[in-house]
Order: sequence, then C-alpha cells, then structure tokens
Amino acid sequence: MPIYNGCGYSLTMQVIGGKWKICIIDALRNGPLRPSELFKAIPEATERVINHQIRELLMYKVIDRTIYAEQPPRSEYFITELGKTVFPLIDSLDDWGDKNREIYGDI
Amino acid sequence: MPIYNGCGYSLTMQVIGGKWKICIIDALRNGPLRPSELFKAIPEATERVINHQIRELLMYKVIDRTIYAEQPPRSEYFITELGKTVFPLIDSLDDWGDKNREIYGDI
DNA sequence: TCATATACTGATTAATTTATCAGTATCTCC
DNA sequence: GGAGATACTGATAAATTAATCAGTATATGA
Repeated sequence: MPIYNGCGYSLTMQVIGGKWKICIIDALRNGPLRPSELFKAIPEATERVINHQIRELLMYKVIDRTIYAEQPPRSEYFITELGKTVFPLIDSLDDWGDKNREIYGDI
Repeated sequence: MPIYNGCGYSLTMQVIGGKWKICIIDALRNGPLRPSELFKAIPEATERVINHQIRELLMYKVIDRTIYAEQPPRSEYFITELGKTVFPLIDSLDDWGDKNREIYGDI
C-alpha cells in the first residue's frame, strides 16, 4: 500500500491536513457562513490565514461559495457533497484523540 | 467541538501526523522489524529521519521495541495494542484518498 | 468627505518540520 | 589491527507552513 507518495493517505492529508481546515469544515457543519462569521468562529487564527486555508478547501472541492451580487459584497461558504464525505474521517480522528487523551497525561 | 487546541483531532494528528509515521506503522503491520529492515522498507527517507519519527511513535506508545542482549546489538520494533487501534483510522484516510483521486486529476 | 464595512491578496517574516552530514559506541570476522 | 555491521544521536541546513502587516477595491451612512 503506502509507497507513501501517491498513496490514498497522503492525498487525503493534502486535502484536509492544514492547521485550520478542520476548524473551517466544522464551523460550516451546521450551515453556510459568511467569511466574517468564519473569522469570528475561529478567533485564534488571523483572517489572512483562514482565507488561505479556504482557498485550498475550495481548490479541493471540500467547500464551495455562493457570491451574491450585492453591495457591500456578500459571499457564503458551504460544505459540498464531497466535503460531507470527510465528516466520518474527522469524527473518527477526533474520537480517537478524546478516547486516548488520558494515556498522554504525562506528555 | 474543535476549539482546535486540545481537541481530539489535534491530539490524534500530533500522534500520527508526521511525514513518515504512517509508513512506519504500515511496515510493522505484518510483524516486528529491526531498524535496518525498516530503513529498507522506506528507502525514500534517511535513517536519521526515520529514527526521529520512531522516537515519537515510541513516545506516543504507538510502537514499542524489544532490545535483545546480543552482540552486535539487535532490536525490534512492533505495534502496541494502542497502535493497532489506529489501523482503522489509517485505512479510512487511505480509502478516502483512493476513492476520490480522479476528482483531483486536474490538480 | 471621512469612517466603516465588505471580501480579498501580496510581500515578508517567523516558526515548524524534514533532511543532511558527521559522529558515538560495541562487537565480529578476516 | 582494521573493515564492516549494529543502533543511535547532535548540530545544522533546507524546505515547508503559518503568521504578520499592509494593501486593493467598492459602497453605505454620518
């Protein structure tokens, strides 16, 4: 399986493996959000950084955006059908960490 | 869920998220291996780098080692019971990438 | 007209992660 | 004694990722 480069795992990691991507996906889980709302949802990261991660998630078709022809400009990001298929992955990873946290109490 | 820092996801990623960790875990999947065998199994990475990732996997108790009191020195790395619980995670991530690879044919 | 809000981006620096190179130490075999 | 195998580590360089700062542009309302 993993000759590493080109294996499924490394592709998946390329898609969801950025520092803030999971936060963005999670924030969009119960409905679309405008950029400003996303920034508020993730105050630990700067807007520039979140924008950068958004760009990648768009590129990988995990999220998409609706641009409204309004003024001031308005846009909304939302999870695509493809994006919804990563929910189980994220949940499994999150569960594993929660379940095993006490093992690492000393680290 | 993810306030990011301290969430289960980020802990899991700390544990299995290094560049070569999955290769090491995968190589040990059908039985213990000596360091030199691991190096052979992952020729893309240098020995020093693999050693470094091994150190972390040991620290996180994903793998363990048996040191034989022989000369020349012999040791073997193997997956712990905890380590075996990450197999399903790795498999899911690997499957997701394989299943969706064609979507990214243009990237 | 000036402050504010919207969405977004370029250039640069800082931090983290990987990689390279060279080194330690011990014992066997020729 | 010297070459080779074993396992492992320190110091540093390179590459990758993330963060900071400042900027674009458009339009509203005071």
